[in-house]
Amino acid sequence: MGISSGSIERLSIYLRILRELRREGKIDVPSRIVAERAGVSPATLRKDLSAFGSFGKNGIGYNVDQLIEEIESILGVDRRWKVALVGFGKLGQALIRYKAFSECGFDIAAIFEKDSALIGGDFEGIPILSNKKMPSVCEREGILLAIVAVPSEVAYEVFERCFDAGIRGILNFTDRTGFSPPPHAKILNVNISIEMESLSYFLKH
Amino acid sequence: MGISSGSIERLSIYLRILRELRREGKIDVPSRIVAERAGVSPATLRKDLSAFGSFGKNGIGYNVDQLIEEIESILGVDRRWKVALVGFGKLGQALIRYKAFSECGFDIAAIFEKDSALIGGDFEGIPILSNKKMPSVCEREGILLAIVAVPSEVAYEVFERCFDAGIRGILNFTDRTGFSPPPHAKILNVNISIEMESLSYFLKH
DNA sequence: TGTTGTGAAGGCGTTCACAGCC
DNA sequence: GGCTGTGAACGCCTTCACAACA
Repeated sequence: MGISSGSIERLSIYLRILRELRREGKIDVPSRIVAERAGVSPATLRKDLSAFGSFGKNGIGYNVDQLIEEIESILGVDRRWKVALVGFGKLGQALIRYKAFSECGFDIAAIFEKDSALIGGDFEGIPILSNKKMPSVCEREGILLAIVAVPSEVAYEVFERCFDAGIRGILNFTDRTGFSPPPHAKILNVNISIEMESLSYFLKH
Repeated sequence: MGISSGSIERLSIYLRILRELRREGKIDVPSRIVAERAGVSPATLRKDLSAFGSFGKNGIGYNVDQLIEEIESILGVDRRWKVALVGFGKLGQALIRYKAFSECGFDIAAIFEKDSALIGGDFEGIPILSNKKMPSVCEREGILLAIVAVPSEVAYEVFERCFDAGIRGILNFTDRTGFSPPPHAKILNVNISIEMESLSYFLKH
């Protein structure tokens, strides 16, 4: 069965809600409660989960602790991931200070930057390296994920460089969205300006 | 006819591509060229546009300059917007330095922050104000859009405060996604951690 | 009674394919 | 020949509704 990207994103949301419910001391919860906080229908939640197994109990609902573990396993966040940051401009520097990444299990293990004045230094213990070292460093460190926060003009060449270096997943902060990744790889776009323009459209109509 | 949010986001993408084509000196382009760079089918592009009018010429394609103006008008970016930044932490500080906003026509006109040590100061000429002043300042300045970059725990109360202050569009950087905005308002979520988890899922499967 | 898991139905967005036009 | 605009077909995802079960 095919699993939609929307379904996967919702699993992340359910996971956050379940952790919240755990902090509130809940043991078992029906789909209705979680779905309500997530802003989706109970049927959507149950369908999302049923693609991966039968985790609930009739008449009771889902065990909070167990479901957290199941979703963590599904999403692959029952481990830590090493991530490369490509581009150490304003946005890159902010992202590296952004605690939510490490809280979710993602550790920035290397920074790659074009500006030779920065190369060789480090930021809070994370080395700032030349782009040329990307293949060797990513292989040695087992880095499969990259955050790309470079100027838009060089986005495509940076994507290529990443995939050549063995990167298999890119979180793209540039506004270039048409790049086709290799078959085994994926690019997800986080485009702030485009979202702002959607809000502008909404206000106008 | 209903216009999907996906269609609106694509219009933003087409707009960027058309500006690029204009820099390259192109006068007229067929849908195929723009669609290719955007990573969508020509039919999708034509349908997206046809919801707003007939802008193309048979046998020729679209006039680049004219189509840029049309899309700018559709999206409401043929003017400048004043935006409030709510939350002046690491992420908020990065976003305010992020040039792409002002390049797209969005000016951060006020910063609202809870920490009383920061209130009363300014950042590059933008005043840092108490949350309590949000209603009066937003009304006086004509601010209808807000970027929310506060800790997740206070997200919902901040959303409420924004809508009470007359804000009608929120770009939400917290990971709380279930909030229901008032009927005339909208929240768009930009969730970095959730996207990272989607990449993690993709790599695991 | 309360809740899950799921086949069936429905709704929505994309793609196809072609008439119409230059 | 080339291209747009669009009704119709298709496919996907969500929602419904109910059998099964504690």
